[in-house]
Amino acid sequence: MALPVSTAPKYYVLKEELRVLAADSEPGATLPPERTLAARYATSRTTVRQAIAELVAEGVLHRTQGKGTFVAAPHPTYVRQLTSFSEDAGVQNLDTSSRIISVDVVPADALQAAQLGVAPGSLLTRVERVRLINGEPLAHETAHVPGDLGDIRTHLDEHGSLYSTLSRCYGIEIAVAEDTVATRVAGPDEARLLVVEVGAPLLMIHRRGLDADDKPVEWTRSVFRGDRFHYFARMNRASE
Amino acid sequence: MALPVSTAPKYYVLKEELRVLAADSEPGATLPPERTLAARYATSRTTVRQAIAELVAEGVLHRTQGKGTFVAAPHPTYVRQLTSFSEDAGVQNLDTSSRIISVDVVPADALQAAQLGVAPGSLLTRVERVRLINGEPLAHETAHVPGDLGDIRTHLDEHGSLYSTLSRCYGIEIAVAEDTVATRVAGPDEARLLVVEVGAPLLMIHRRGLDADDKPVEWTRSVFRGDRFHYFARMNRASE
DNA sequence: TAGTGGTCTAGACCACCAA
DNA sequence: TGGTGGTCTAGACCACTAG
Repeated sequence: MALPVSTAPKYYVLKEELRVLAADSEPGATLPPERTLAARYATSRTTVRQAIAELVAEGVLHRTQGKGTFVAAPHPTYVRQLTSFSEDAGVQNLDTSSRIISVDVVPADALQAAQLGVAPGSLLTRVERVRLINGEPLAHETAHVPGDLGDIRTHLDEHGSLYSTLSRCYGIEIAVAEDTVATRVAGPDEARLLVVEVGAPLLMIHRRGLDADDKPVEWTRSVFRGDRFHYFARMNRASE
Repeated sequence: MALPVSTAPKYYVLKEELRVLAADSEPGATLPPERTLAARYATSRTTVRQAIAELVAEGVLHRTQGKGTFVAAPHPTYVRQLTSFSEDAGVQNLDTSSRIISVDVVPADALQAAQLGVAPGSLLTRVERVRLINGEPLAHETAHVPGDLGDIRTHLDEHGSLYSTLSRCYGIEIAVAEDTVATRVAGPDEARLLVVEVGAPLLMIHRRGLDADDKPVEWTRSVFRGDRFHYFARMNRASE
C-alpha cells in the first residue's frame, strides 16, 4: 500500500538506483548478476529481485533465464488508431505481420452470442492470431465472425488483413467499430505468446465491427503488450 | 518468463486456488492470515505472498497492514465514452465527484508546449484533481489550459466540470477530443492518491481538446485505476 | 498486547544458456 | 561445466490495527 513518507523500503531505493543505472547505459547492456548486485548493495538477492521485478514490469529492463538482465531497447511503439481505421496497419512505417495460431468453427457462448446478436450455440468462425511488429510479438488476437467461413484460412494467407478478407471474399463490409479498452496483467499463457513476464501490464481491447445497418458482423478480443502499444482515438463533438 | 509447460510453479497453483476461494466467498470476506495459509498449503509465507500479490494486482483481493487480506468488493466500473463525450459524467448512474488538489499557473514545458501549440515557457493554468466515484478514488487528473485563468478555482467549485466551466466562464468551446490510451504501473505517489498497491496496473489517458478551428485549447493527463475503469470509443468508418 | 501484513535475510535447489 | 535467472524455504524484525 502507501509507502511510509519518511523511509522508503530498501528495495525501492535500489529500484530507483537501478533505474538511473539503466538510463545511463546503452540499450541492450547487461546488468550485473543478481548475486553481484546483492553483494554490492549489501542486501539479499530477494530484495534485488523485487527491485528488478518492478523495473521489468515497467519495461525498463528485461531478463532471460540463463542469460542475464538487460537494459530494454527502445522498442517501436505501435499506435492503434480508431480515427480512420485503415486496417490499423503500416501507417507508421512498421513491419507488421501475423502468425495464425488456429482457424476453427465453434458454437457461440453467451458473451459472444450477445456481442454478435446471434443465438447461443450457433456457429462462429474463430481466427486466433499473434500480431507481430518487426518480427516480435505485439498482440494476441482472437476474432469471431458469425457463420461457417471454413475456407477463410487460405484467403487470410493471401491478404493478411481480416477486414479486407471479409470484404473481398465474403462481401462483409464493416462500417462502424466499437472499441472497449481495459488493462490486464499477463497470465502464463499470454506471457508465453507475447514473450513478456507473468504479471506484465497488457492492454485488452474488445472490438465489435458493425455493418452499415448496425448489425454486428465481427467481434475481436485483442491483448497487446503494454510496453509497445498505445491506443488513439479522435472524436468530433459535433458527430454525436 | 514463460512457465514450463509441464509443471506450474507452486505459487501459481496456490494463486489459482485462492482465486477460487475468493470467488466462493462474499465480497469483503476475510482471507485466512498468510501464516495460516502457508501452513495449510504446506509452503512458505513468501510463496503465499507471491500468490496473493498477483491477485491483489488483478483486483481480486485487497489487503491492509495490520488488518488482513479481503475479498475485493465488486466495484462499479466507470466507462469513459469518447462516443458522445457528454462530460464523461453521470450517464452510468454513478455518483461522481472531484477533489481539487491544486490550481496554479505554470510555464509550459516542452511537451505541454508542443501539445498545446504554444511557446515553451508561456503560461498555462494547471488544475490537478482526484476524480471520485461513490466517494472512492478513480483517477488522478491534471489539466492544462493555455493562459492565466487564475480565478478558475471558484468557477470549478460551482460547476464541477472543467469543460462546462471553460465554456460558460471563458468562452472556450471544445469541439474535438483526441485520446491516447496506454497502460502503466502505479508508483508510490499514484498508489497513495488512488489507494492501490505499488505496481497495480493503471490506464493513462492523454486527452487533447481542440476548438472548432482545430486549435488545441486543453491538454489533460489522467491516470485511472485499472480495476475500475474501461475506455470506450465508437467510430464510423464513413466519418474518416 | 496480540495478530496482521510489509520487509528482509541467507541460504537452497532447479531450469536454462553459452562456451 | 559454470553462471545466470526462477522458485522456494524458514526464519527474523518492523509497522500497523484492534481490543
